[in-house]
Parts: sequence; structure tokens; C-alpha cells
Amino acid sequence: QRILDAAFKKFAQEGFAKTSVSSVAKKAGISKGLIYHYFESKEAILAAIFDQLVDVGDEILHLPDYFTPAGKMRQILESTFEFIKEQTGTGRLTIGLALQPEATHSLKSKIEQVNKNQMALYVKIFEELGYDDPQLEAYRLGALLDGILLAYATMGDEYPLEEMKSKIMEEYVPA
Amino acid sequence: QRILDAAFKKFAQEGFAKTSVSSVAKKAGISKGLIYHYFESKEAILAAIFDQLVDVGDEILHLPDYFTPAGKMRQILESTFEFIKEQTGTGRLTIGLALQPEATHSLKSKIEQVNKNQMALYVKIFEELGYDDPQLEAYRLGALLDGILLAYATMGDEYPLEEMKSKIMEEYVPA
Amino acid sequence: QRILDAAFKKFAQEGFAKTSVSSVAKKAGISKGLIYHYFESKEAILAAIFDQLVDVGDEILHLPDYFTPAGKMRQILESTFEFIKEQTGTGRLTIGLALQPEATHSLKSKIEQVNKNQMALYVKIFEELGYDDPQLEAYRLGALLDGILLAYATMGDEYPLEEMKSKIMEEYVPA
Amino acid sequence: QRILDAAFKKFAQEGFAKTSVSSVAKKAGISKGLIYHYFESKEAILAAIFDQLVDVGDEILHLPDYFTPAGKMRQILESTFEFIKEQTGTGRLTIGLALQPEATHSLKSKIEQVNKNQMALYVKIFEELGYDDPQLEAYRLGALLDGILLAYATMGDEYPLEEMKSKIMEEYVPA
DNA sequence: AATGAATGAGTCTTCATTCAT
DNA sequence: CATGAATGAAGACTCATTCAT
Repeated sequence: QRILDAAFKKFAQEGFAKTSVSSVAKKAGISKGLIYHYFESKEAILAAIFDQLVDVGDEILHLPDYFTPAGKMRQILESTFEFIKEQTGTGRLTIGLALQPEATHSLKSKIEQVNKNQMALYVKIFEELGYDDPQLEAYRLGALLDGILLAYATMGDEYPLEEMKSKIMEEYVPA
Repeated sequence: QRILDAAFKKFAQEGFAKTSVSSVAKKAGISKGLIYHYFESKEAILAAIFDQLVDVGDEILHLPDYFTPAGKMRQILESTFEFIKEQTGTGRLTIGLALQPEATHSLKSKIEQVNKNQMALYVKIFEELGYDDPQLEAYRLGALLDGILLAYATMGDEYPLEEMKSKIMEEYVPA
Repeated sequence: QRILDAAFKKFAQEGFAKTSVSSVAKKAGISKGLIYHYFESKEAILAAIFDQLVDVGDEILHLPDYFTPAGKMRQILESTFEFIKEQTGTGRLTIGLALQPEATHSLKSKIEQVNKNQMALYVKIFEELGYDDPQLEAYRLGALLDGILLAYATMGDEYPLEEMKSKIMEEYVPA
Repeated sequence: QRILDAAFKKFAQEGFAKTSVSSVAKKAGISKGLIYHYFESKEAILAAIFDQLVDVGDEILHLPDYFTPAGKMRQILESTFEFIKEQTGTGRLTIGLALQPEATHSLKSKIEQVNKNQMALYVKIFEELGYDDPQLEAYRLGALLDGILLAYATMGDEYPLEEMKSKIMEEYVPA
């Protein structure tokens, strides 16, 4: 819906707490009341946005079986870096909410779910690649990518995203 | 002041936006009015908190000159992991604020300043250690540590912080 | 109509002010819009409900001419107590609205009308029964019955309705 | 407080649901915010009003021990009729709330408490006066008085309150 | 230095009502 | 007849900030 798009932009731009329902309505070009016709509450909008994000996340993680382990890894890194670059707002919003204890439990659990899936996939690939401690290796990769996302979200184009991508790719998927 | 301590706890616990000045006053055991005697505004409290944090950060980064490059690296990692573990609230608060565009410009610039200092130090050490691209290497380490901080702040004790520390130490400061 | 039934139940259960038109629509199994096809406004629904109640009231008060005065009195008391018992919701709603000055003038006048009719009938019967001051006696009986209605509406089955009925019957229609 | 007075007048005049907090504030000559400085919520104001009313009720029911039973009865009737006449708003408000299921449980229980006390006193006096079934007699008197209160609250000065008083007095406390 | 009464703008939310279809 | 999307005017409540004392 237009509501979700508008709300997402606003939330990503100004943060959930600071964004008023009225401003979302204005941005969506509709009346405040109508928002409550479609969503129970401000939180519900956020939840709906997240449901969409979860789907996007799943897509990124979904890889054809015929890929080689190295191919999967390359694909994941490609997708993730693209996500970091294109969906800065999404990343910012997600991290911001993950950090705020105010977030509803249901939201937290959704975030955790996405995270779990991600980790599970990483672990599996590292296993296939024969790493010693796939679990720990997965955490390491996760931290690295999150850290890059965070830095890019904060600094914007000042950040040498491409160089970092090359470096990471080389490290995990040597040519 | 007691105000700063109370405010920091509250902000870290519930987020800046969700924390009311009254609740800070109550936690500090003083009256609302008194807070405005010492601070211009709610934002000013936050700024003061950050000034303290900057000092803490500088301390972590300040290393005696007689340390070998490797020693410096070890020291930095030790301090950072200790910070991650002990000051989860600080980390959460900082990242949360860094991500929220609502933050005043002055706040942002302080955060950036700390970051710059950190990066500069990393770069210098990597130079001393003879890395190929110290700049990029610094970004990589920064991302890694930030990612770990983020994960630990989100997951808490479920996160294998010690194992990660060992892994990272080994990587950067081989025994 | 189904609308009136649904609305009546809702109004009686939750009060007029607290009942939303949507909830009436849902209870009636139709759409909100349709209600406005049949009724001008929420108030109009209430008015229509009252029109029905007035009819019920008139029925209670309508007595065959061949009844003796004492027979009429017995009949009235019987009917009234049955009404009190069976139509608690109606009683509650009516009194509640009679007390709220918010009620439209038209509503008030309807309530008053029913009251007047009732009083007139009481007066007539007391006259026929040869009471000294039929007017005052009618007010007394009215008060008594209203008081019982009120108490029963408030307390429910804790109230000794049957005993009260016996007592009042004995008083006004000695065996 | 001025708030309670203003709120009471408003609630009695327009009903609890229809009275806005702002209008109470305006009537009290203060700002909306200040009301929330003194009361948790709109309901809390109502509760406070009721606490005062309970006190008034207790006063009416408190009778010196040296009164004869007949004297007590006379005194009660006198007080009650005075209350009916002077405190019409109170009566209206109380009954209105007793009938509205929306009222909080705490409120309901307060009303019931007052009622219980009243009934207990009536029963005791009827016992002392040697009535056959004091319990039922108490319910009867209660109904009568409530009915009169209700009628007077609805009709106002059209109602022959004085005549009713004489009649009831004569009935229960013959000269 | 210290209090807390006071303000008013702003927030989320509800709801009677209208209207295009 | 019938729907339900759409509106806008409230309403309860919060909170940063000010100010008299």
C-alpha cells in the first residue's frame, strides 16, 4: 500500500518514535483516519513493514541447490552488499529497532527469526566449505557484514563500500 | 552529576525518545525543575553524556608510546572487548543515536569525531604492522568490532563473545 | 429491522455513548453504510428504538374496560413486574437516557409522554378505587415501581424481586 | 479542589461520557495538563468525586445513639429528602453511573458499598420498630426513596416533592 | 539551589458521517 | 439496496519546558 511505503520512508528517515501518524498520512496523501481503517495502530504499520522485509530477506537467502558452496557464498555476498547499498533505509530502520527495547516482543522475534535463518544458512555453507568451526565463522561473517551495513548507514557515500566488498569477496571467495 | 548517571541509564534502557525528563528526575532523586537548572534541555543532557563517553573512548584509544605495534593492537582489542561486554548500554545507546537522523548535528559530529580518532589509530597501527592497505584494513577491523558490539547488544549472553574474542585476537595478534 | 434489534442490545449492554455505529452494523451483520441508508443518524436509531418501546409501554397500560378497578391494578402490577424482570435492559437504557441531559429533546418528550400516560392511568384507577388523593398516590406507586426497577437493574438476581412483588401486590390488591 | 467541583458540575450536567477533560479544565479555569498533574485519568477524577460523595452519604446515615427508633427514621427521611432536593445533580450522576456498565469495577463497588450501608441501617431501624420483615421493609423504603429521587431528578420542580415527603413521613413516622 | 505547579502543543486513536461505486 | 473506503473533528493523555516561590 501507499501507506506502507510512506510509513517506511518516514520511519527510516526519522525513526519510529519521532514519526507521527499524521505525517505518514500526509506523506501518503490520505487522511489520518484512513490509516486506522487499514491498520490497528502505529505499531501494526511497523509490523506490516517488517513482514515485507522478512520476505525480502528470505529472497536474498534463497539460493538454487545446484550452486556450488563457493557459488552460494559469492551469491550471498553479492546480494548482501547490494542490499547494504540500495536499502540503506531498511538497514538503518532494522538496526535501530533491534536496539530499542521499546519494540514490541512480536517485532523482536521477527528480527531474531530473520537473523536465525541467516546464521543457519551461513553455518551450512561454511560446513560445506569445510571450515573448522562453521558456527563461529558464521558469527564472524555476520558481524563483519552488519558492521559494514552500520558504517555505510552512518557515513553514507564517504564509506568505501566497493573496496570493502572486494576485500571481503577476496577473503571468502578467492578467485 | 547524579543527573547524568540517571539519564544515561534511562536512555540506554528505554531509548532517548521514550525517556521522559520526569523519569530521569525521579531516578536521580531530584525534582524536574532542578534538571533545567543544570541543563538547557533534554538534548543538552544527552550531549553532556556524550562528552563523557568521548572521554572514555579517548582513554581506550590512548596507548603508551613504548608499546610495540602488536602490543598496541592487543591492548586495543582487549579494551574494546571489555567495553563491549561491560558497557552494553553505552554501545546500544551510541549506535541507536548514530542511526537516528533526529540527533542534533552537534551530537552527530561528536560521534563522528570519536570514529575518526578510532580509525586514525587503527590506520596508524596497521601501517606500523606493515599491512598493504592500512586504511581499508582499519575499516575492516572497525566493521568487525562494530558488528560484534551490535550482535552482543542485541542478543546478550547468548552471543559467544569470548569465542569471538579469541578468534579475532588470533587473527590480528597471533601468539 | 435487524438493525433496531442489534442496536437495542448494544445500547442496553454498553450504553448509547459507548456503542459505535460500526459495532451495531457488525452485530446486525450488515455494513455501516447501510445503516445510514435506513437511519439519518445514530440518534435516529435510538429514537426508533424508543418508538417501539412506547408501543410496548402502551400495551402494558392498555386494559380491557370490563376489568374491575382492582383487576386493573392487579394486571398493571403483574405486567410491570414482568417487564422489570424480563426487560432489564430496556429499563436500564430508559432510565439512563432519561437522566442524561444529552438526550435530544425529542427523546425526552417521548419518555415524558410514556410517563404521563402511565400516571394518568394510575390516577384513574386510584380514583375508581376511592383513594383520597389519587394524584399523589399515583406518584407514590410510580416511585415505588421505578425504585424497584432501578434496584433490580443494578443488583440483578441478588434482588428479592418476587418477595417485593408479593409485598406490593398485597398492599395494593389485598386478596 | 476546584477541579473536583468543576468536574462534578460538568459530569452531573452532561454525563460522564459526554464531558471532555478540556471542558472541565476550562470550567475550572486551568489548563488541561494540570488536571493530569493531579489526577491519573478522567476515571480517577470520577473516583475522587465518589469518594467525597461516600463521605456525604455516611454523614446522612450517621445518627446519634440517643435517638429513638422513630426519631432515627424521621431524621433519615428528613436528610434524604433534603438530599434529593439539594443534590439533584449528585443523585442523577450516581444513578446514571450505577446503570452504566462502562463504569469501572472500583466505582461500582463504591456505589454498592454505600447502598449496603444504607440498607443495613434501614434494616436495623425497622427491627427496632418491630416490623415483621425488616429486610423486605428496608428494600421497600429504599425503592420508594430511589424512585422519588429518580422522578425528581427527571422532572425537576414539576414534581410534588413536598407532598410526597409529607406522605412518606406520615406513613413511616405517624405524628 | 530547589521545588513542583502550570502550560500548551502535540500524540495516538476513535467515530459519526459521507460518498463513489 | 449495499459496501466499505475516506474524512475530519474530536478526545484522552503525555511531556518538554517555564516560572513563581
